[in-house]
Amino acid sequence: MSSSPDLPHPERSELSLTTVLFALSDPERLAIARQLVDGPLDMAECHLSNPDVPKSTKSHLMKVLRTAGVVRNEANGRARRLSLRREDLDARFPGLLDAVLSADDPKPKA
Amino acid sequence: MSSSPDLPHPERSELSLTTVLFALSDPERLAIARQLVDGPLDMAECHLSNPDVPKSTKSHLMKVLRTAGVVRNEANGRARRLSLRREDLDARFPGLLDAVLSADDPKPKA
DNA sequence: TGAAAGGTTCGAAATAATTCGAACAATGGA
DNA sequence: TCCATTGTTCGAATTATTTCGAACCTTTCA
Repeated sequence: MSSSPDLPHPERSELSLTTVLFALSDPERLAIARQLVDGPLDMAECHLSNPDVPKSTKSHLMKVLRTAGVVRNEANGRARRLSLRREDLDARFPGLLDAVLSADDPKPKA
Repeated sequence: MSSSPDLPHPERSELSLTTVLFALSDPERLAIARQLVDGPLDMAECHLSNPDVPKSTKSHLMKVLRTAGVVRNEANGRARRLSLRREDLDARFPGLLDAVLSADDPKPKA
């Protein structure tokens, strides 16, 4: 049987502030993080502002979030379950996630 | 006479979350912001981790912080006075600056 | 006035990040 | 078993960011 590949995730102690800030500094990635505040979603349920973006691009956005430690990406059948690493982020950078997620951003970067 | 150029600064209402996050996502720029928490400094008093970086590079780092609205850059004699735009940032993105500045970051991005 | 101090801007080169098609892999059903 | 679903990864092209020297601008002070 074997199973879907386990992707690498940084440990809590390895999280880097600047790397997390960078991951969240893209409007599309920030929007993804926001979609996960109410609980995990399968990748297909996470929407981008442009629905026509190829899956490889979407996968790359997820990778930036995952390697920064913002999001966890686990196999879930043939899908992928995305979840916010809220506990790790709160422990490592208290108040940061709340501030970022609760901020309103009428004029995004790009 | 005339006077030193007044550089453009975004208004409070124009501040963009992702742009601010991007500005702070670089270790050198984050370090500069941290040097300003206790009050304004002249540019020459803001130190980079590498003291040999050319002034044009340093000026560019400041520009990214300024155009993001993180820092104010005003003429001060022949020098430039840098200050954190704490009030604007706090008003626009409550808790964000505190979270970023108080976080410890043992493993910087680059 | 002349020149040094302290910075900004411009342009070009080097680096880094993003985008996306194609190839590949595992899962779940028919 | 076969094949559609749901992704990841690789490589190449595009685009964005960074770096830095050179030119330039004010201010200060001798």
